[in-house]
Amino acid sequence: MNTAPLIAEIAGLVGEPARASMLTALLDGRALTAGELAYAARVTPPTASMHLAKLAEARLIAPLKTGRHRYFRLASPRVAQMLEGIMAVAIDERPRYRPLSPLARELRSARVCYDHLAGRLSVALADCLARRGYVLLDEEGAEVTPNGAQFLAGFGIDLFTVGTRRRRFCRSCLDWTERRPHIGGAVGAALASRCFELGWTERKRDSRAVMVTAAGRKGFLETFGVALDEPSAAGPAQRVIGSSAAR
Amino acid sequence: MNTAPLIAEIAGLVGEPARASMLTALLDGRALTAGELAYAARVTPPTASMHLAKLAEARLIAPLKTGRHRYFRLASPRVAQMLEGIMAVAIDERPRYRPLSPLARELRSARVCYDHLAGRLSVALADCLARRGYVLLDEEGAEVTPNGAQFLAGFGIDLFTVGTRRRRFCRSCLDWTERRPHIGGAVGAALASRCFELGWTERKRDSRAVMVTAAGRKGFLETFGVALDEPSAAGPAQRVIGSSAAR
DNA sequence: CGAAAACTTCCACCGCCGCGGAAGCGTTCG
DNA sequence: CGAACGCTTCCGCGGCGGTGGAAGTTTTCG
Repeated sequence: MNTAPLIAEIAGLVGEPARASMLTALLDGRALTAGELAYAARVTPPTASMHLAKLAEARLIAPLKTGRHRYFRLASPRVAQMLEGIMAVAIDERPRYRPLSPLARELRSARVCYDHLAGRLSVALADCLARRGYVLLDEEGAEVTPNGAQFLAGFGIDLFTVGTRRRRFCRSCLDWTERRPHIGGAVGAALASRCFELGWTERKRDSRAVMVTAAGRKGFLETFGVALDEPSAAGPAQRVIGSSAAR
Repeated sequence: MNTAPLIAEIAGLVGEPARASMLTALLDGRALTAGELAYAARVTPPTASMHLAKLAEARLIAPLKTGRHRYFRLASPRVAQMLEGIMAVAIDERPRYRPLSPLARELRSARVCYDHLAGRLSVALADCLARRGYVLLDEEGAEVTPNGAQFLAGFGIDLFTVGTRRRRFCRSCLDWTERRPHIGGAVGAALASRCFELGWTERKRDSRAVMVTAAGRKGFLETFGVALDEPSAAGPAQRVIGSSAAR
């Protein structure tokens, strides 16, 4: 009945730097060992163990014991969405980030957000789909149009197998670097999955960053009209996204 | 670049029982005075003042000074959505509430959630709209169909004035008592607003609870086919929602 | 103009919790 | 079978921060 203690309990768990670091590290959807999470949070194994026990107790993360390792992953997409929601508030009305570290550039360019793509790449894809009338998108929600369903089918995504009960739904997810909505939910997850399947994108080790392969650069341009500048030399492209577009 | 500290800062602010109580008290969208919030959080004015200063500093709440009172309201709908998201995680995989206090019954029956309706009433409305094909609804999102837009226009809601840029979007909001999605976002806000305008619902003083008037009981039945049992005697209705439907 | 009300600032108290070292337990190797 | 590894439990330390009392500031009312 009284909801405040429930909210305080969850938020209190997240509101601790070490635990927040662990949850953030798990935001890419992968399962990490207790040791890796301890390293990510910059604490010793005993401290990490205590934090992990608390997070697991509250069902924010799910343990997965394998041999002498203990893996942890986010308990559910809902937890990832909650973290997104907190992040959306955190970046609201806040001065823009001034420095751009090399690692931050990578993350800003393309990364994974639990199960879907985020960063410039994802926003560009969302823009393309919206421009062509394949999805309707704003900060409140997103919807795949009939034309969009056909287009996605051609790309290898069957919307009827994505959502078990309903079709056509995707979730609008506020990108915390671009501050603009992109496509999440089941459709976003399927889109990301298909990109990895096609070899267009590859996960970077121990990071949420995503690298676009040469095939991906070609594919994103031909299929979505999205041009990404290469790290070395940026060719003359129609719509260049990347570090050179930063202001 | 490193997002964990940002998340931890916001979550840490929310993760304090007194502050969580204040934010929860503001979840009905109204502005409350510092004294009222102190009472809601069960702390003395000095303590409340400190908490409010921190929440305002982080832009979670917005101060509104009027005479010798200082009013506070949630800074933005985004904050309300964040709290919803935390609540959705908090009630996830948790044993059902066993006791049902009289006040909890009222809240469960009908209440406001920032700017839209929540509780049994809202879920029943959402069910009606979904059953008639006026909206498509699941946990990821919601969409108003053309038929739905026409129906809502007849009810006095012009979707083109609701959303400034886009139309047809509403947000799916997980109800924390019913554990089912209902209609939020701009459409949900307009729906709630129209119910109050018609005199179908009335806010209870100093509570998020909403009372359905006699006119409302008639209107909800005729327009939406939703029958609400009266507090005193429940008549034979087609679809009874309320305490008697609890199991 | 003086008193009351609403809120804030200052201050000292203290309890909670994050922390790491040491030791214990289970697993996986050579 | 013993040693190394990964993780947990136990323990005492230390500090951050929530707390209310007292006093100060601003506004309203008689």
